[in-house]
Amino acid sequence: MGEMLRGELQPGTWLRQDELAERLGVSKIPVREALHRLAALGLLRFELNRGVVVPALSSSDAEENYGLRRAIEPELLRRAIPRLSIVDTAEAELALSDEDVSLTEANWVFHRALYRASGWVHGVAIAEMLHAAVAPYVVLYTEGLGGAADSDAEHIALLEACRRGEADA
Amino acid sequence: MGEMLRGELQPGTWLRQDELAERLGVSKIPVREALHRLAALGLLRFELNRGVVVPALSSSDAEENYGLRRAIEPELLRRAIPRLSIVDTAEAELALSDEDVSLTEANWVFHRALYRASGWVHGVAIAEMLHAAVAPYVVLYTEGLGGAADSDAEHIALLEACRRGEADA
DNA sequence: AATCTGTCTTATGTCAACCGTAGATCTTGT
DNA sequence: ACAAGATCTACGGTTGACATAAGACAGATT
Repeated sequence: MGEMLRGELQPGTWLRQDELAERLGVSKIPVREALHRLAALGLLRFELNRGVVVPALSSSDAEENYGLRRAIEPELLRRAIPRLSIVDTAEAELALSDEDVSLTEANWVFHRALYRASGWVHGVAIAEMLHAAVAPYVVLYTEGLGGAADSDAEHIALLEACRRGEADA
Repeated sequence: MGEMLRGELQPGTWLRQDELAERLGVSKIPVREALHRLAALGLLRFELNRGVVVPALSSSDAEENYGLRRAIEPELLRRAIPRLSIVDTAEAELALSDEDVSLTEANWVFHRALYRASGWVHGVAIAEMLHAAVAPYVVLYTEGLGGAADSDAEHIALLEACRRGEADA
């Protein structure tokens, strides 16, 4: 389940329910309930008598996803800035230096740490869901691009701006 | 289930699963799966070994809900306007004259008809979920206010503006 | 009388075994 | 080689059972 929220599953993958049940050491009923929760968020899709599949994103889906994030996340950040504590910024900074996770995941953890200060838990949840839906593709597109240093510099600059309380992102 | 999406359930109501199962003529497992889907959308809340409850909205929740809708819905409308067909506007207009539903529901059906033209199905779904979460309260606040005529006039004006293709809402 | 406690009741959360259905795959006859 | 039918596999759902935990209630205690 955490795998899905991290977007680690390839689109098109079929999830076999009893295999999941065995792997998690529970029966299939709680597994199906969890899958239904994820399906409600659009992260999975049930197909009748065929099972659960990780949906592939069409280009228009990707465009919509980006557009929605562009509508929501600036508002989260705008609300977060006047509420940012030292702990929040430290947490965000910590995410950047975490070597144990992929660059894209660190990127998301960084932004989420900032967004959380907005106090809008549902808004952060929606942003997380939108992020999870595109995460596999982001990995595909950014890997091998080697823009890690640039990205890092941008993030540091964003952090500094947040600390100064600036509201333009 | 339609009752919940229409926001007809009082906050604080406890849903007994076997009663729902009996009423719908199925066993409790598909009932629980449906409830989990709604819980994932924030429309219901599972409490361990206590069951499912319609969550009450705090004032900060309401503020967040409003803020999120304010971030998303203008974008939906903005994208919808250049894509509006005659059918879309007719459908929206029809919603206003429907006497069989409450004023607040007609209001939502009206807006949703416009939003759908944006082509952003997830965005409309998110807006619908946000609407459903506050629907019971909207009913409480607007009933007995008697602003039906004003509301209608506003809607007609919005429709006319959409038909002219204006993008300011 | 008020309160604390232990039991009883109720409903949830989960499990196990089972069956019908419908794709997917394999077999078979031509 | 190919199409039609048989078989396999996994899902979706049912029934029945049981452990767990919260609420209700009655009895004991101060």
